[in-house]
Amino acid sequence: MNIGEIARRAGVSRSTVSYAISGKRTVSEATRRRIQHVIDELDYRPNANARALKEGRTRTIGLVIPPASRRLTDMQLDFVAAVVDAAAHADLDVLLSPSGGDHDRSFERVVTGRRVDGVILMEIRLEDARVGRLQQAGLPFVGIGRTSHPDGMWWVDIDYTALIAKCVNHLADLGHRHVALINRSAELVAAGYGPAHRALAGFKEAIRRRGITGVDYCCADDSAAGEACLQQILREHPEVTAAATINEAALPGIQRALESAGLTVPGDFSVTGVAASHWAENFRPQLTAADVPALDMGAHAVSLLTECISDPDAAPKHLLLTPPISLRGSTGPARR
Amino acid sequence: MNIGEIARRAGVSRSTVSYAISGKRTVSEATRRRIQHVIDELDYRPNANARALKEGRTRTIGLVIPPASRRLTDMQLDFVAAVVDAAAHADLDVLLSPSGGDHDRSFERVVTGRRVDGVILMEIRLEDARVGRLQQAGLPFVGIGRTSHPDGMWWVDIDYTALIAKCVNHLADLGHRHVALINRSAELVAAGYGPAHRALAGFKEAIRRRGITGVDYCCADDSAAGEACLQQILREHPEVTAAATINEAALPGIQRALESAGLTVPGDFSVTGVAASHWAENFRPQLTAADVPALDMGAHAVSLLTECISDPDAAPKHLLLTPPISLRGSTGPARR
DNA sequence: TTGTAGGCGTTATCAT
DNA sequence: ATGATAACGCCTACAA
Repeated sequence: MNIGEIARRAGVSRSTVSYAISGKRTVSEATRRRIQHVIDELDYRPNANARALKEGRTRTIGLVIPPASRRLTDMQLDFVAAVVDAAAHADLDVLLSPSGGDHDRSFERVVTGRRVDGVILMEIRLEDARVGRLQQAGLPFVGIGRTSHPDGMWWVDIDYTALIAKCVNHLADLGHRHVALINRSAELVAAGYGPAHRALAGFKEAIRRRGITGVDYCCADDSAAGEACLQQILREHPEVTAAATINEAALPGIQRALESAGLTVPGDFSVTGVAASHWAENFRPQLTAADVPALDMGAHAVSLLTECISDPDAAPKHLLLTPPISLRGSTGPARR
Repeated sequence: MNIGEIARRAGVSRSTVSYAISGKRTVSEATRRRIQHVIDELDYRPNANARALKEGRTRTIGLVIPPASRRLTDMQLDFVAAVVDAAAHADLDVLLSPSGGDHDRSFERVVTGRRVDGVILMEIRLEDARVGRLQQAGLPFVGIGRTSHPDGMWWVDIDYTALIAKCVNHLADLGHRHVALINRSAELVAAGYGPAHRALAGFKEAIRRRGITGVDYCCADDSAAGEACLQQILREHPEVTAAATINEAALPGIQRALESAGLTVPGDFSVTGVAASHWAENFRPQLTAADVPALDMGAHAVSLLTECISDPDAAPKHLLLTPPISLRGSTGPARR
């Protein structure tokens, strides 16, 4: 079922059908209706590939996600959902590419196959070969996250440094003198994962500023690790009275460890951090935390990408978000 | 950068370049090397769209997911991840379409735009217009889930009827005489969501068989609803000593309600059901449950789809899984 | 062993 | 207001 068949049945030329569909030139009402009738009857839709070939653009964006083998965190999933929804809203299709390492067939296909007009890249490392690859290929892209030298690229990101510093300040204001940072996994830190490094930097700086002591721990992205991690903190640093975390998947485990240690929140121990609101609200009491506006960020990423596609030579734009910390019930004055 | 440019620079014809790449006819070692050299130098890759247009197939599959506005459950996310990974493994790209209702632009684009060779459809209702739409379009597709008349389609599904019956039997064997089913949301039931209806059917049938009493409740897909739901059960049916659920997102709330009611698991109250192992293992004590093999199912769906694409006229194949119930710690003898 | 040419389905530039 | 025709980039029968 192609445009020629429609043209034949409607007794017109292919170009007339094309124009009748696109409306890019006037078609007499009579023939327009005749054509539309045939189209409806045969349920014809233009072949998107042929159109893309001719027009030089695909109306499709690529979304590079971490491979599923590593279970995605809720926040990552929120990003994916947000991007997909925002793209659908803009009548863009989304081609998914699960790609972890530096070299990956799926990623290469997306980058070099001219199947997408642009790419949204998630889980960017401080040094990320994929960024270079995309730049070299001249493919417009927007990062959800940024490298250590982010000036030359488009991105949206969360200011983990500032947010964790805010958390520490909040705890210090409440009289806590010994606080812990529960970071993401050691593997991610070793891989140069930006949020982990930036959160740590913000933590250390705030600790120094406030003249309090801090310990930081890596923790895998699951509740069992969270439980073990908090137990370890309580064991190795019994003086610690509060923790800040960017590891939302560890929260249920943190909660369990506190319960089984007989510590109440926030009476005996305060917890705060950066998390999707969904996780924060599932903590008991609900978590005082900076709510990551994942939906907004995904939408922003799509909108930046369309902008960057339509004008690839424009100066890169950035969006560094510092969402407010929602005061809920998990932080309180330090126990004496 | 197209094949003609490569040909020009290598001093050969375009067809020779094409054959050098595909290997579908012999090319002298000398020219092959010369061509490869130019390709490497310019980092040329064939335009996937042009290739798809010529070959009549896209090496891409569509994955129709629920819209993100409704937050995806963990199980759904596992399916998505599994499908994407399995597809990447088979060198297939995945085009995502978030589509809820019967009519949706994104879905229509996927179905009629000839951008995909086949489709994997998630969250199928007992009566699902999208199934008819795909059949009418003649596009190969595989359901993760099935309609009420599933013979004419390819699908993989979980036998919720059998699994919930098994759960009830297990509880009855332990001496429970009054059990509850915590189902998915009333909206999903009203929409004819298969698992909810089939689980309810299995529940009622098993109740009848064992001569015990059962109550069933709908519950939204979040922990707050789970908490409220279990509280309601305890209030309205204090005789109930056990619950089975297919609503994994409700589990944390169920746990909280039991704790605040002062009930221990499994001493005072048993809990079982169907859940992703990840949720089951996060329950305390860990949940005796049928673990949904989402990864396997996703992989199976992709493999069925490739089969169905390569032979669209083959008789539809099905896969109805009844994963074993993993005995963990959340079920025990009924309290007296 | 290599080159020529036609066509996949569309859109856009001419021309009528 | 409409038609013929030439691309878009690739693959592949046919010819040499």
